[in-house]
Amino acid sequence: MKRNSRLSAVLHALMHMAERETPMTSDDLALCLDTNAVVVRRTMAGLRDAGIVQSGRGHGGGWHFARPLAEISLLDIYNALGEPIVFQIGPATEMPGCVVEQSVNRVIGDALKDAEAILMARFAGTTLADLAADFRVAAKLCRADTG
Amino acid sequence: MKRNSRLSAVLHALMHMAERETPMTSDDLALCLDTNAVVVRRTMAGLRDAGIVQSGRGHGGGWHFARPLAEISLLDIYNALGEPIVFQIGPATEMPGCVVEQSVNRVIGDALKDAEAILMARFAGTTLADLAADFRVAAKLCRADTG
DNA sequence: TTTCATGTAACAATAATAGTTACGAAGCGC
DNA sequence: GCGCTTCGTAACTATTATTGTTACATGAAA
Repeated sequence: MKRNSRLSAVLHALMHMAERETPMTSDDLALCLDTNAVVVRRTMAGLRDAGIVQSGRGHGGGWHFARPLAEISLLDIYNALGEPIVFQIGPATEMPGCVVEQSVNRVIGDALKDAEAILMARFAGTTLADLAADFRVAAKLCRADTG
Repeated sequence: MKRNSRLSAVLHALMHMAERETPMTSDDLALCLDTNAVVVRRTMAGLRDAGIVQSGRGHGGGWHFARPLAEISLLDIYNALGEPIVFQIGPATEMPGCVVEQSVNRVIGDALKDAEAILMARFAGTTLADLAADFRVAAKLCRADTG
């Protein structure tokens, strides 16, 4: 199966938006993400519905943030994307009749649930402002490296 | 995409084996797992190569453990299965040229890596004996419930 | 009113998992 | 040795989720 890259992709898009003053069109972002404008709109639609970004049509239109970067957590983004399945590994049957399988599912399920909770806490504690800061440090180091 | 259920499936199979004295054939296990004998062999092959189980052909053949349940961790099983991808979510590009994307990948990748480490530690600390004990407690409760 | 841009449905392409068929090789019992 | 059982494996199909593409409608600015 292909892995779900929507979270990474949308964060990539948002970081490009964060580096600009004016709205970016879906075509602009598609170019950055090396994908299609329709894919961009499809993904960003969730964020728009969640009130994280806003879109405008026509001349001068495009995507912009609806609130400050520091007030948008990665968890907000994740939720806005429809809380995609985190784990690729999982049970064979959701509600097994076999008692042995129920037991296995419980043990594995608990372990996955705990790991997911930790991941979500990490997402909740990271804002887009943090991401942008991380990027600016890296960019500075990069410039120092090459210059 | 379908989720990877090999870990759950193989644990289910092993727990059935743990409840028996004699080897179980791939057909037996396929019946338990509601799947195909070939799928069972394909999955168990990794465990055999890792020295966790042994297989015998012909009359009286089938699958049996190569060492005590208490000496087999879930991590051993996971590794024997070829360390399948844990997360369904992941980066769009493994080695992006875009510095913004690199930054995003680093932040998300670190979060996933930490969550994965915790999951692996949990797997390492759980043996098949633990799983079997958990099952026996559940089975006892179940009997008390119905009887 | 023309152009730009989003909104969305429908369809195609891609990729991973799981299931199936077919055949070969090895082991046990008679 | 013969036949039955059972694993070993390759090749193919089926299913499903993600992603990409095409097409067309809608709305806003110049």
